[in-house]
Formats: sequence, C-alpha cells, structure tokens
Amino acid sequence: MNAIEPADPRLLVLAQDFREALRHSIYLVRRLDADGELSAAQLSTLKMLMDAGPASDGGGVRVGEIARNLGVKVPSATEQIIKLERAGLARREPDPSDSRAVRVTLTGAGRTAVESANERRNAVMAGILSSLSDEDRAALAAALPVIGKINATLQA
Amino acid sequence: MNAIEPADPRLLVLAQDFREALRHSIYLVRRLDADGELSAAQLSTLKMLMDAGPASDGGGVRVGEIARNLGVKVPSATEQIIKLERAGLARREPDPSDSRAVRVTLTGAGRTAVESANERRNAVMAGILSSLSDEDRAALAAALPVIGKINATLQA
DNA sequence: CCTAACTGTTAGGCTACCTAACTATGAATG
DNA sequence: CATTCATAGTTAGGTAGCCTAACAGTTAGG
Repeated sequence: MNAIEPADPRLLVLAQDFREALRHSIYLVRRLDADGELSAAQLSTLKMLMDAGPASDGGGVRVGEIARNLGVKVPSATEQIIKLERAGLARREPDPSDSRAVRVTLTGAGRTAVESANERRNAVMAGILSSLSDEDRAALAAALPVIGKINATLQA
Repeated sequence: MNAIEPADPRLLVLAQDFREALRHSIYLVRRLDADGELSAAQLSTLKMLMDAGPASDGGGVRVGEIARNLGVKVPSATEQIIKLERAGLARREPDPSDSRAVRVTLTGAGRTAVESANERRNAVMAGILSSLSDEDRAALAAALPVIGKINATLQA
C-alpha cells in the first residue's frame, strides 16, 4: 500500500518533522498523565465507557470492542478492565443476548473519576497553551482536524 | 504557575481537543515503532548520540544529560544505554575531565542502525501523509513549529 | 449433532519506567 | 588537608502496560 516508491522529498521532510514532534510530545503526555490518579490507559478506557452510555440504555461496551478502540489486543483490555473493576470504577455484567460476551459499564465513582481527571488534565494543558500567541493557537487548532484524519486512517 | 484561575473556555476546548489528538496519536507512534528493529526509546537515545557527534570531537553525551533529554530518570537512561551497548550500537567511555562521569557515543553499527530505522519510519509516515490533501499537509506543517514550542516550554 | 468460529480469561514474558540504596569521585571549608 | 557535602552513575526491586499462546465456554452452520 505504501512502500518502495521513491517518495516526494518534501513529503519525507514533513514526515520526519511530524515524527519528531510526536516523539517529543510523548513527554508532554507523560507530564499530563503523571499528574493524575488515573493512568492514561485507564482514563482512555473509562472515557470510552462514558461515551457508550449507561447499562440501563442497553449500553456498556464489549471487551473486544474496547480493545479495538484502544488499539490493543483483547487480553490487554481484559487486564485494564480488571483493574478498573477492582478500583470500583467499572463493572462487568453478562451480555443478555450473547452469554460469551461481557458488557462493561461505568459505575458512579467511575463517572466522577473521569470527569475530575479530565478537568485536571485540561487545566494543565490550558495553562501550557496560554503562553502561546493567538496566531500559534490558531495554527494548532487548524491542524487538529488533520491529525484526526490521520489517526482515523490508521484505524481502518 | 498555572492553576486555579477560571481559564478561558475556548482555551479549555483547544486543550481538550489537543489532548485528544495526542492520545490517538499514540497508536500512530506505536504503529511506526512496531515496524522497526529498534524500540522508540532506543532510537531516541541513539539519535541524541548522533547529534552529539563522535568521541574524537570531544563528543559523547553524559548519562545524566541523556536522561534529561529523554525526559526520564537517570537509572532509566542507564538501562537503555546498557542495552544499546550490549547490542553493539553504543559505547561507554570514562570522561577524561571527571572520572565520576561516563561519556556515551555511537558505534559505527549504531550510526547505520539509526539511519536505516529513521528512513524506514519516515517512509511509512510519508505513506500515511500522502493520502492527505495539499491543504491538510500545509495546515499540519504550520502547526509543527507550534508543537515544537510547546514541547520546548516543557523542558524548561 | 458436531465441528468451526468467536468471546473472554489465564499464564508467562517483555520493555520501559520508577524509587531507594549504594559506590565513587569531586568540591568546599574550617 | 581532613572532613563533609554534593554530584554521577549503577544496582536492586517493583509497577504498568503490552504481547503471544493456550484454554474454556457459547454460538452457529453444515
């Protein structure tokens, strides 16, 4: 799909620069995550569950779906879920329509945990962004949909 | 330094969107790294050593400096260096001017390893970027310096 | 039915981090 | 200078998150 062709030099430069930016951004992400009581993986998982709605709405998310969404294998998802369950943030219930499956949902504690962790991280990030010029912020904002597109491509 | 203040709502939205973009980008980075024979941490370390120049130029990088540059603690840097050394990609030599210190340098094999790993990853990334429109690529390119600024802030 | 496909869990292993404790050297000071 | 304090790295031991392989239970199709 993408390979052996020579490739436009300008594209390669952009690729390199983007890679570099992402590489450095890892530290930013680490900083944000270090701050909280929830790890990045756990927060991501909980956020998914939040978006999926409550069990009473036929909500909840299956383990395989969580794994796909997080970009990890099923056993890794299971592991996260077990931790969240032990922490009282998520719950596993049998799926009424398929007894092989498990539906994972947020508990009340899980919901508040997501919300507060999110707020805190957003505040830290906002603090960092506040030192930028309006121009810079505009440039960043303009690029986010593009990065979103790139990431969406990956999932396919 | 940044904290309790209410914070501009638009800033918070940008913060949230940027966080989200970075979060998803993790999978992109994973994909890129999975591809290679060098782990992300190892490649980062080697790249640093490459930039620092050869030992003959009084080059080489001290362990503490590597750690600071990678955003990790010293023992983690030591660990990486030991692995690189075992793989024949880096070398540890005593620092002539301070015998507590160690200067780490690239070997020839290390140099070629960095170059080929970099090329491969760039090619994969270029493949991904090639599906974007010129406009999108321009937006992405415009944001990279801003992201660089953000990351630079962090290091301070 | 009975086999094949699918959903999760368990077991075992790896990498990359961390903190705490230690060794050795260097620098400062009375 | 001798002592003390600071700095540079290493070692030891632990955690989180990911992986593959092997397994158990359920469903669906021939």
